[in-house]
Amino acid sequence: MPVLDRGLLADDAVSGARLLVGAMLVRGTGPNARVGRIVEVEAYVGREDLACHARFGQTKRNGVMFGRPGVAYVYLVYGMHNCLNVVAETDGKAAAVLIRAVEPVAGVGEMRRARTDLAAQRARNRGPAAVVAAVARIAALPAWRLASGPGLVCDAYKISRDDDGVDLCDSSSQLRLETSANAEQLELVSGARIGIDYAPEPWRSIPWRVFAAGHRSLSRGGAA
DNA sequence: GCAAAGATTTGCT
DNA sequence: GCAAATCTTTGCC
Repeated sequence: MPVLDRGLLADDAVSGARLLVGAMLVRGTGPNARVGRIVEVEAYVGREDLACHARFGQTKRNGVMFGRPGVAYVYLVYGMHNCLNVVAETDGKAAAVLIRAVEPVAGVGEMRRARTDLAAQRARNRGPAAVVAAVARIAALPAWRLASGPGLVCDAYKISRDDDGVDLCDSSSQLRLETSANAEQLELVSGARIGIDYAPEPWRSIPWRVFAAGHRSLSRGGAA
């Protein structure tokens, strides 16, 4: 499938968010390519949005968010998990769409391997038994739960700060967005964003989270 | 310079 | 259901 049209992300981030649900997140090419359908996202819109990383202006971390749309903004949260965003709106405006959940479509083995590697690495401090338990836990997961959370998407696709600034609308990028033939089959619903209790109203409750109604691959807490 | 908190996930009580 | 893990960025002295 062709890469997503950058122009679809250039206007406002909430519209961009609605267009991203149903689109495909792809890493690599050929038989080992990882492909998944995006089923849950959140829009973060500019300096005025007091839940957005841009609320303190441009910094070293969020720099790409101020640049051209269609570029990846990847940051580390809680010291351990990466989160992938798609930059939206035009140059100079700081907006992005957080990819919260993906339904794996192809490359499931690669995703599970990546999840297993990272889970084993994290459990290493707690001893060999913990590593075995962590590996077994990932092995028991159904494919549709392999990327059902913002940190898990990055784990499954091995996305890290190294991917910050990658152009997701370039067909030559290893990590990119592609269109989907039947995206319109999803029933879109919106709700308040998750994990932003630090933000004051109205930002805390504004329904800028967009997701596929009733989808089994939604993030934890993402069903409502 | 230092203290605090975070767009999360996991494991244990 | 709650707290730990873990480290970068931000905010204040």
